[in-house]
Amino acid sequence: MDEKAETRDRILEAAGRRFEHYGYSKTTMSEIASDLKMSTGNLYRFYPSKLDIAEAHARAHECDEDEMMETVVASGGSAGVRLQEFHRVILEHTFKLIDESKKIFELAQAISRERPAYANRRLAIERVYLVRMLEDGIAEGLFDRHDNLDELAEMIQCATMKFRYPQLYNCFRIDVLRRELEGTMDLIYKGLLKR
Amino acid sequence: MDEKAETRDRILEAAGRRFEHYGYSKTTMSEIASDLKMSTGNLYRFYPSKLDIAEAHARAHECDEDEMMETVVASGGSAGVRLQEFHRVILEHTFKLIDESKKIFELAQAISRERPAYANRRLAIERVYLVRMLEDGIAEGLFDRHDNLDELAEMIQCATMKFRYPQLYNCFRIDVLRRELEGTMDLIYKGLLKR
DNA sequence: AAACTGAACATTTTGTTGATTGTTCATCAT
DNA sequence: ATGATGAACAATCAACAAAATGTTCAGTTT
Repeated sequence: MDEKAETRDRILEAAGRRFEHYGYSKTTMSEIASDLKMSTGNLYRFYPSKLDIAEAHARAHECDEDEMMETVVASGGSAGVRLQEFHRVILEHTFKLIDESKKIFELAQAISRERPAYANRRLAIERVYLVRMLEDGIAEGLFDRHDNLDELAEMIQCATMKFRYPQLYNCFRIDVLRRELEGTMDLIYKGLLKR
Repeated sequence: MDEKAETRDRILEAAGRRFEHYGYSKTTMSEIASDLKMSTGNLYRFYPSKLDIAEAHARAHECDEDEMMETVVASGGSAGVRLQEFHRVILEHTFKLIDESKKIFELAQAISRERPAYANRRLAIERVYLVRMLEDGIAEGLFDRHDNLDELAEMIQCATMKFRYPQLYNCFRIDVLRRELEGTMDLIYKGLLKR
């Protein structure tokens, strides 16, 4: 049964190459199949749909983002500084993605449109990092105590939505977004402080 | 020259009826014209384009919203309470608009897409109210001083974007939004407090 | 001269057709 | 029996033509 897992990987690789080169909509199942010298029908023995391949592709790249977030969270310094840095890094990352590769952006759009549950799961994972920083901040006596940290993290996500999906507001000027994020994070930061 | 202003009003009325009944895209210039027993060409002596009629229509309804905001801002109570109420009222208002009339929603979408300057002006007006409440809060010794209140108001708007354009996140569940807004406003409120 | 018209023009939308593509399944090969 | 195929099917897309619509303007009316 390891055979099967290997084929799944090969499909993922071939599809990934196509996705990144030509975008989601411009890569066809038959192209992926012929790259691997197999039939289109056979693909469906490994993935239930094209969208599932895309989701698997995104999952495969999650670790990069996770690592990025982990780096900031685990870095030294006060929880307050890390919290700001965390959001700054995410903004720069997503903006860079959009800017340098319309193809990956299209992929991301397709997934979050057709698979909202996936996007929600990603937010939930991000919240784990947020909660860790909040805990640290409370431990160091910087932030106020709070009985539900995941909920608090959720509210921080609400307040920073604008910077998470810059596309939605068709504001593609990173310098404007940077300034706005800084101001918004200042506000949130003060709201978290112990008094 | 009062003749002209009167015709402009009649056009606005006729267009308004159509917009609200059939939506922006489904009302044609020739329909508006024939409602008023005039030619299409004549409309252009009063408004440079269809979109300008729509904008004028929106402007005519601005006073309702302004009044709504004014009511909250001028109501008694602490600036903090009014600030929360202010956002709650806006959320309920926009959500109601979307919910009860797809037609008006389409109009709003068309304007903010084709006339981003108009949407920005609206935000600027809203900020005037925000600044007033911030000033009040500072005066009563509740909020911390701040050297640029308009900028601060801008940041509050950034943090509450999600509740201003609920459509963008295709979250149409008002109860979820209510809860999220409450939490977000709590956070912002604490961030404004004097320490 | 000023107000207005409606045909003309250019752009957008709509409808239609054929090709493409995601998906399934009867069939074949191992 | 299991793995794989590729023709068949349905849904979607692309391209083109036709219709509708926003806008302009020469010409008519007042």
